[in-house]
Amino acid sequence: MFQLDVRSRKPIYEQLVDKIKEAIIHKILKPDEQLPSVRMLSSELTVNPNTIQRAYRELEQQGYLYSIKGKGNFVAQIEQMPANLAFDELKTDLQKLIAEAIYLGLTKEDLLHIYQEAMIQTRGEKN
Amino acid sequence: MFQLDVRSRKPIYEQLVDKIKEAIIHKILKPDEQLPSVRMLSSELTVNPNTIQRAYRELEQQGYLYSIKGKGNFVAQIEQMPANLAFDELKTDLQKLIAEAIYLGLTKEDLLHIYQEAMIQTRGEKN
Amino acid sequence: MFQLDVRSRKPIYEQLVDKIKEAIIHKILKPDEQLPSVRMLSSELTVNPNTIQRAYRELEQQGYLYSIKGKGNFVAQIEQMPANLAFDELKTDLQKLIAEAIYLGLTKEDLLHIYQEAMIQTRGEKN
Amino acid sequence: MFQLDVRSRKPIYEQLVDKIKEAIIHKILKPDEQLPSVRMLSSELTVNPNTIQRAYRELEQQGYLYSIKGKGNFVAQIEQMPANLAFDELKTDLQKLIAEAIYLGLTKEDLLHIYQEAMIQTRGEKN
DNA sequence: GTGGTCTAGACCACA
DNA sequence: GTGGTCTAGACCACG
Repeated sequence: MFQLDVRSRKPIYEQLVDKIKEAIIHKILKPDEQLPSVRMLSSELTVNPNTIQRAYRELEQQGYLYSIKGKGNFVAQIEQMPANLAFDELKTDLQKLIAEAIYLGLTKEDLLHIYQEAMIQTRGEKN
Repeated sequence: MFQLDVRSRKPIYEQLVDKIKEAIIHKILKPDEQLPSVRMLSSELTVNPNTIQRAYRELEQQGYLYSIKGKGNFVAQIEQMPANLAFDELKTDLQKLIAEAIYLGLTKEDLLHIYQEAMIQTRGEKN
Repeated sequence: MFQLDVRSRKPIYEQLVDKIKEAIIHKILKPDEQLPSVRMLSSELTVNPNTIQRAYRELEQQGYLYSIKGKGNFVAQIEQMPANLAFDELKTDLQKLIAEAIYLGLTKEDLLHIYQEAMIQTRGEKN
Repeated sequence: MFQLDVRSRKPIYEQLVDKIKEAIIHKILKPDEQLPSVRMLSSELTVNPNTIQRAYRELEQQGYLYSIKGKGNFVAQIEQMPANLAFDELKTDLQKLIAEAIYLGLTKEDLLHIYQEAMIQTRGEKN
């Protein structure tokens, strides 16, 4: 379900956070959909349950998931997101990255192209 | 010369890499300009020489600096940069970041605004 | 009758305890008034009867309810409440919370304002 | 240094969070003061290092601490606190608690008395 | 069966 | 020496 690289310098739990976040953003995972249980995903990815838990906890704090003891973890609604603090931070990161890309030759057309691609991805599947 | 935040959770060597990269991108440091010696910068920032060394090494690997034994470290020409491996990677990162931002409500206008800002920064000082 | 949030990280039985306690404090439920039976409330809230049972048990222990076998659960008189053990504990909690709020910038005026609001709530409806 | 109750229903890491927060609020721990290292506190309290870590991480996220890899954990400045979201939540909690206390007989004088005590505590030692 | 906490102990990254 | 990550495996709380 999620491809991990155990050899990467990036922590496993962080890779998992990114992958799940991506799935939510791309609407592969829909609001209120249940995620695999900690134990299931743990054995599927051959990763310790604690590590999965940590990823889920992280995503909960960032507002992408909500967790119910005894029931499972679920995708949060966007509107419930604490947003805004994270959003401003994101914009700063974006500006730095774009400045660097411009230095390396990125044109306005390149950027608009990337934007279009991103738009398509976040539109999700029809259903 | 470079402002470091010892309280940040980002490692000092990484902060330094970012700051120098930024200075190069913003054309505060020009191609072939010499950087301060490890010792100098070390005492100026009151940071362990190893940490400075590591930052320079990192920047050299990324192609932003070149070093001449016995002379020092210098800003690389853009053309000398290890082609577009880094650039392609950057574009992938950019797309991920933009997708996330769109999910959190970023509009096309926001993006173009950020682009304009970045353009101004990378234009460098007149001289 | 009682609004529960299944998405909350607070256990359902605990939410129920809080809601009922609140209704008693705000005098929406009056002393000696009968509460809905476990079965009724269970089906109304679509919640496991065990969960309701547990909430009632908890409230009985805290002295907010009394239960008569074969008849049901009833709101206790304040005077019947297990004296001031709970009250002293509450005052300790209150002091901790207020100290934290002061640290974060709470003023005396803020506190008095909050007190006024709480007074209005506990006055109950006229009837 | 910090008194824990391993038999309590409240998780150890949470108890520790509360105790440390209290120490910071009461200015027993001053801004930029270093906290005991994870290992030290771990052996002192005979609690697993992971548990201590978790408490420190929690406090960092809440803005009470900052952590530097290779150096240690330190008390944050109040001004750097993300505040406000937490503060509003705190006020809601406070109102609920005060309403309950009023129901159990709390008077305005009681409250002002508690406020005075809290003020004294948060003033810290003179130095 | 689900998430949450905890221990014991290993290994890595940073300064 | 410091924090950070991870594993293996146990036990508890919730519904």
